[in-house]
Amino acid sequence: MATLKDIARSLDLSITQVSRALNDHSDVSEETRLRVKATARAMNYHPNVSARKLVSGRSGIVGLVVPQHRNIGQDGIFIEVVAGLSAQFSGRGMQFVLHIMAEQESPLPVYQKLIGTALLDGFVLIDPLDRDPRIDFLRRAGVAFVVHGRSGETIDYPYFDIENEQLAHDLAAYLLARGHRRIAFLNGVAGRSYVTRREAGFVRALRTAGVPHIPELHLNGDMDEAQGLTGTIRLFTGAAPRPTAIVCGNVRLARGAYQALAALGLSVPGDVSVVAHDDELPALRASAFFPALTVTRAPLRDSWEPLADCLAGAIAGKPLASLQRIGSYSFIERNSVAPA
Amino acid sequence: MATLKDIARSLDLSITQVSRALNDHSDVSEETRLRVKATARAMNYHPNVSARKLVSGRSGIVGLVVPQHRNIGQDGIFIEVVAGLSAQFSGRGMQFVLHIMAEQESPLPVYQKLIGTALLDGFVLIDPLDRDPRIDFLRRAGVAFVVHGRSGETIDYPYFDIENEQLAHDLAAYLLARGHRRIAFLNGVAGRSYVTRREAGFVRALRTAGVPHIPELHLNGDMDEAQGLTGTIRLFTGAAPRPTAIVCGNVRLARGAYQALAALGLSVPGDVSVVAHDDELPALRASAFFPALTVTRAPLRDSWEPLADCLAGAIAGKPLASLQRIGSYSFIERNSVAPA
DNA sequence: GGCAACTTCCGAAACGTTTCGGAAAACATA
DNA sequence: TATGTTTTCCGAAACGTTTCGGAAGTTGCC
Repeated sequence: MATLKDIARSLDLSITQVSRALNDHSDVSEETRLRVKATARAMNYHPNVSARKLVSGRSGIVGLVVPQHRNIGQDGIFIEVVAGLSAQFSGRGMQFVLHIMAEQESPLPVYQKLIGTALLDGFVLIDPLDRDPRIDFLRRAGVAFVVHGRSGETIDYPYFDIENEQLAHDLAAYLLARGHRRIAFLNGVAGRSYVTRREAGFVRALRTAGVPHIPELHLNGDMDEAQGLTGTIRLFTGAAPRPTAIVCGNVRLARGAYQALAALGLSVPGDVSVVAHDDELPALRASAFFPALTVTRAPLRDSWEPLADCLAGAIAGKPLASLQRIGSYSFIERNSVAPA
Repeated sequence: MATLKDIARSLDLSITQVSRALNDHSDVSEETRLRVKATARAMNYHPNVSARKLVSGRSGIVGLVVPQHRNIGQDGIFIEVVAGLSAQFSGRGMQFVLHIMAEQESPLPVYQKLIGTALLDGFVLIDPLDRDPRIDFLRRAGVAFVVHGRSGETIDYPYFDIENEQLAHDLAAYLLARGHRRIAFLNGVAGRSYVTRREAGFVRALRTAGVPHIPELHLNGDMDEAQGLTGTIRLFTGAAPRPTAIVCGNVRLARGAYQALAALGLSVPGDVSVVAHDDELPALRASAFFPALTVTRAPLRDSWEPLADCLAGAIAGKPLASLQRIGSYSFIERNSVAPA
């Protein structure tokens, strides 16, 4: 628990000069800078975060607020987010606060309170909705934040995102190019920004190919195995014309679809082609499917570093242009698609 | 961002009196107390954590430090810990900091640094080893902490634990009472405190029954399905006499054991009886086994509330006796055991 | 020698809170 | 009226840091 005062006393310097030396300010001689840093290390000095925050406004603490929903961690995605972000910020000497809201709590008052205590420098915001009130709120509050995704008309905030519109387009176009005309889409929960964008890309691909869009073939829901299974069953037992191909929002949905098709006595890709987007969650590997699954691939785990970068940059006041990043994805052809 | 000064000015009171009113001190009249609290709420006042910490030493922030190991979140246990603790502390108006160490980092310097910044009020310590240096370190540093488990000779710190020695004894005794003499034990990684305690309980049951302990039947390792499978195979193909019953450290191990026994053409419980301890992780239900698994049951999710309680109590300076808690477990008889 | 410019340093204030010691006012007691 | 007690309040200091404004001391130039 050494303080600046201790260092100053032991070196016969002023507190001011010790502070300036440690923070690499200009008006301190090279010699004293080195002496100060050496004794600081020797005395095991660590700046008091509270004192620093109080005067400079920076604590080095960032937060993530997530709702406590029933199946938290059901789908290995929460763990990926939390472990990834925490590791990133820990590695930068920053602290990561995880705040899990009670089930019925609404997010804005929580942010309000956290901002009020003047503890955090900024927030990571995940799972943005189409018009997300949290973004407006944080923007208005003037606190730094970074969004995992994009939403709203005016995107004047730091974010990291992948081209969800384009990848959905690519998946559909790939099937269209192989003669498929009735293509189903197992998408995520409506209202989520990336779900809406993927829908747009999917529709664009159909329109470009001059293929009519059949709303009955477009299903929204949880992105898990159960939904993949029940959704696929519905697609093939409903009144609408049966699809010849399915686009799945993630690999879990695809797994459910595979199971449903097997149960229906349909083969992949002989009877039905399947493609998906792959976040590369560790639990389920697209290459281990049989037949191996054709996907667009963008590992979720590649998000945390740019997200942390952008938030740190936003807190440091860097220009917005450097804080808006797009992650790349690749198209991986495997064996789950055949010509229609 | 209202401050005490703002409230004081608007009510024509001193900052002192406003502070005392909000903290329910004695020498403030009932009338002013109510007036102050009302305007505080109206002005959306939240105390500045940094300022408070600086002068009073309390920030309301606690931390958890965990190593970044390869399979973090592989076994749904990390998620359970993090989500559970975070929710508990969030619900108490406290903040929960998750610090994930880099792979090769050692924990003591990390604690050192975190303590040095004078940000956290205390720590939750999980997965204690038999003689855990972290406990000594935190004790010596004089910082509040609570241990999930117990270790060391002198247990003079807050903890929450279950009776691991006793439950292992109970599982073994249950099998012994049904005539089993060669009982295998698939235990966790050696060196962990709860693993050692369970081993002691297991051995005690054998000794009480006058049955010799066969070290070859006692296996240590990861507590996952793979280890359950390979461990069981080893038990039944090694040089040692084949066991007639297996005690599994958790339900995952039991699942692996079931698979191995099926592969070996052995039936449960006809050829081999199986019992386990059940943490009730959501992914795997012991009752859904076939035949349903006999277990000692102590849901891990019941740990977070007492743990948070104890840590909050330790920070508040409550007496040690009220900060050492033992969780209960129950014995649930199902269909995985037959007489030898 | 006089003046300016640069380098290196320091005192003091500020951030928002808690808390110690005391003080004013009101009231009871002698 | 003087003295003591209780209630209610307040000023000032402190926590550890950053930063503004200025002040020495040194050097360079004419």
